[in-house]
Amino acid sequence: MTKPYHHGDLRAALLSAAEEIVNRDGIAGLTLRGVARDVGASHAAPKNHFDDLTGLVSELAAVGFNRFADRMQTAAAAQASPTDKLNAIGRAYVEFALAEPGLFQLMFRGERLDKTRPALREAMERAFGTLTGSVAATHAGDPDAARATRAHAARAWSMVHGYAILLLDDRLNPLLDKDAPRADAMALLDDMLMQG
Amino acid sequence: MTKPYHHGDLRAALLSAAEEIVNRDGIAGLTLRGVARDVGASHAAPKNHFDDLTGLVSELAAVGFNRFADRMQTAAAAQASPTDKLNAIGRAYVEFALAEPGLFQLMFRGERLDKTRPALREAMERAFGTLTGSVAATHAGDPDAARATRAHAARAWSMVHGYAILLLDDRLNPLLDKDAPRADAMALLDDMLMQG
DNA sequence: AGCATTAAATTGACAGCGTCAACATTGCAG
DNA sequence: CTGCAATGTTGACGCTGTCAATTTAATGCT
Repeated sequence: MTKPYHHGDLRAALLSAAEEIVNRDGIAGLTLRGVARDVGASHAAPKNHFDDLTGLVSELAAVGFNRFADRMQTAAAAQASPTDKLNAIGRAYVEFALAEPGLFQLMFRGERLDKTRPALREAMERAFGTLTGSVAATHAGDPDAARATRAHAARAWSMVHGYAILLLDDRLNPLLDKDAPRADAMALLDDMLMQG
Repeated sequence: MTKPYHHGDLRAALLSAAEEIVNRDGIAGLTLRGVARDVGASHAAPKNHFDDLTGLVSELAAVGFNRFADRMQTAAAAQASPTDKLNAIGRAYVEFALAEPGLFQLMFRGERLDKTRPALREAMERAFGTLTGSVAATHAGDPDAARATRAHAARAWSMVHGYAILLLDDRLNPLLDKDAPRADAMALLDDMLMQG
């Protein structure tokens, strides 16, 4: 793969640098100029590949959602029953958030996301479709399946998402082992999935 | 109520203006200079009352969490059984988020919050204590109450919080009535609470 | 091959932002 | 009445996103 331009595949380099920054310094530390600096380009270089900051953030979110969907699908594939698949997806959801906290928060920071971008829209549909599809599979042949599935999907999704968000923001510490909150978090998640 | 200084009760005016801005323009639209402008003060005036942007945001979040706790407690007081109280708290949680979206999101935007500020810490404890206390009340006399309560609290909290967040970010639209998503949202929440 | 066109990247500028230091004004305590 | 502390203002600094103008490289056409 030769360099298609005199600097290299700048677009990929920018996305990669942005991901590193956001997972290291958080969303507040992610700036167009900083990303450009990290790859050795001029401050306005990103403009050619992403129009503006919203563009960069949205494309990075698309990368994140695709990886997110991959993780959930892989986790589900390792299980046999629909219920086990769904629980595995829930665990993968939280594990992804803990593994890539900056990226995860960026993916759900609506204000800087342009959801009409095809790459982002498709990646989101893939990720959320994986989750809602798995919920629907647990209701096969259920009477009043439509209504029950809708509520079940909203419940499962809201639960794992809220848990991930609250966890990343250190809001659940009162409920967790003071000495090893992060390690305890997955044990608590298992208890939660067991109950409901 | 005379003006205690030559401009008035600037601290309260700034907080009030900040709340209006954040609910109108979202978090991105909330700036120190903009708030100062809205109350007719110089751009550095907020420095005297809140040290910096983190200070202003944290104090505003404290106001929000106190109001949040009030709403949940009022809702719970109108119900008789522990289970009804808990469900009422869940509804109040989501209703608050929908009624004051900017403020709600600001309250959970960890990066600009100084949780060591006494006002914020106390307000958060009050709000979350209301919720977890209500969960504990539904487990009175339960065998293995401690473990069950912990998981139940995390589950209830995560669910309503995730639902509120996903709702505010228009992420649940695929599950909601296309013509009136916000109106349908509370109906779906009731279905969710019924199931769980 | 040589030339024109397009894509990619740079430079310089602008306004808005948070923050700090220096200064001015007001209220209050002694 | 006088000095001090609290409260506000002004001006500056570096950072940011964004835009316009310009330069450089790659590609396509004849």
